[in-house]
Amino acid sequence: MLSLTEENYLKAIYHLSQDGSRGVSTSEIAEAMQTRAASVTDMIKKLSSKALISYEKYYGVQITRQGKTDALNVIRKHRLWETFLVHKLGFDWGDVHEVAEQLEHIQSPLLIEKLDVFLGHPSHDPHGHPIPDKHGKIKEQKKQPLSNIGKGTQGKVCSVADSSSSFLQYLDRIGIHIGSVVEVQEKQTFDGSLEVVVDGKKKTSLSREASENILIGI
Amino acid sequence: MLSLTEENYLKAIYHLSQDGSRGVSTSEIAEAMQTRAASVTDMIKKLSSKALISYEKYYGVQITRQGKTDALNVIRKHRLWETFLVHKLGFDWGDVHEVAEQLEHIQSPLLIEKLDVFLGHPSHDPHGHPIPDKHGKIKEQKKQPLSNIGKGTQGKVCSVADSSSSFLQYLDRIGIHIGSVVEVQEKQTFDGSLEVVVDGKKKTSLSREASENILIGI
DNA sequence: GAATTTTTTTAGACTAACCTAAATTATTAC
DNA sequence: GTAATAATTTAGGTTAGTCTAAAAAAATTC
Repeated sequence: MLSLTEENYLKAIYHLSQDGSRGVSTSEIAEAMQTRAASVTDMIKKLSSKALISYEKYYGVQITRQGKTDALNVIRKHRLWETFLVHKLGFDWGDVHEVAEQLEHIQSPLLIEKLDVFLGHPSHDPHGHPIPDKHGKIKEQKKQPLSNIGKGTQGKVCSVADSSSSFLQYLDRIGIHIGSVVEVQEKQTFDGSLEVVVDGKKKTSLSREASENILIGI
Repeated sequence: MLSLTEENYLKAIYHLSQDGSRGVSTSEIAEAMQTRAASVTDMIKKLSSKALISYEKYYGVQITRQGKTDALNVIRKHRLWETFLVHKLGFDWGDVHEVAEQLEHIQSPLLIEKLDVFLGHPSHDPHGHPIPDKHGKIKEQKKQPLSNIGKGTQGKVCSVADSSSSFLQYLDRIGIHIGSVVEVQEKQTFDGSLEVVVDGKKKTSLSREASENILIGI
């Protein structure tokens, strides 16, 4: 069985190997885990000896099939707990991440089975992220950042690329949530900021950075 | 903040200081924690330096006011989670202990607040044990073991003194649960076993040991 | 392509929580 | 009250996960 720390490293490596098809570097992992490169090297050796990643000195790591399965199991738990916190306990979507970071490490397959049933087998968490099924299968939805869509077009918000509470609270304030219909009215060339209309009512301007983190279903 | 291990020691010391008003000995704690006396001595020093217990070398420990508060907070979380597992997720009452042992260490006062509301501020867990409120106050119910009540009398089961899955599954099989009305028909002098009628229907015999672990409200 | 900079690894040390074995203190037996 | 026994503490060691500083390798610059 994996330790809490091993699970966290594996999850980070999984996420990092999603964006960028190259091997994941020691320093990337150190950055993601808020730790030192030397500590990462130690853990890399450990996960490598357990065949969860493959590793060639000085050339970064690749996650193995088994590593991916284990990482997806942790991600499944994380997202099911986030769904529970928002839909059953009434948490705000910006306040669930840290608590779910703890809950995801509870070891009880029966608990997760029953939680999944209790929630009605949700396919996505409150941030629009897909929840892997118990075999690690993901229903991946096609999506693109709001920053990509053209002036005059509209789309439905289906996910966010940043789950930080500050970003999500900002979205709350401007009335954007999963399912909102957003129409791009203006696009500034010099800074990439947008003028958008949310749900046919509220007009707001969005920075390029914000619009890159709002994902539109295709 | 307390570590997971510190919380577990503190909880064990709290429980041990409930039965028996004497100080709690190193070996009692070692037995309860399934560890060695030398390890207990180490932890005693640590908890003592944090003023959660008071400790005189070779003479056992006493829990302090702060220690009691912290222990009761862990116990509150444990019992709220057990209630959640049984009443919301449909767990059997015998299957919740180990999972709750993990869940009780999640650090989030907001989560416990919201869980308490979601469950409707329950006063007792599925084993009939009182749930301390957020200030550590307990509604202690008067109760006595079934083994104490006289022949011909009856009483209502309000709690169990043993929460092991084997005992609880046994109670399930013989139809005894919290709220059952049990009437003592016979009492064997030589081994203390009882003949009882459960809810006016089922007649069963109970060993002395079993009857000592079934608690009747007064 | 040699020199510098950056990244990664190694070496050695720290802490929390545990262990065994030995020493110490308390308790019990006579 | 002394001797034997039992409980407790101390001493010293282990493991997981972390760190800093130094060494080694790779990447970049000119």
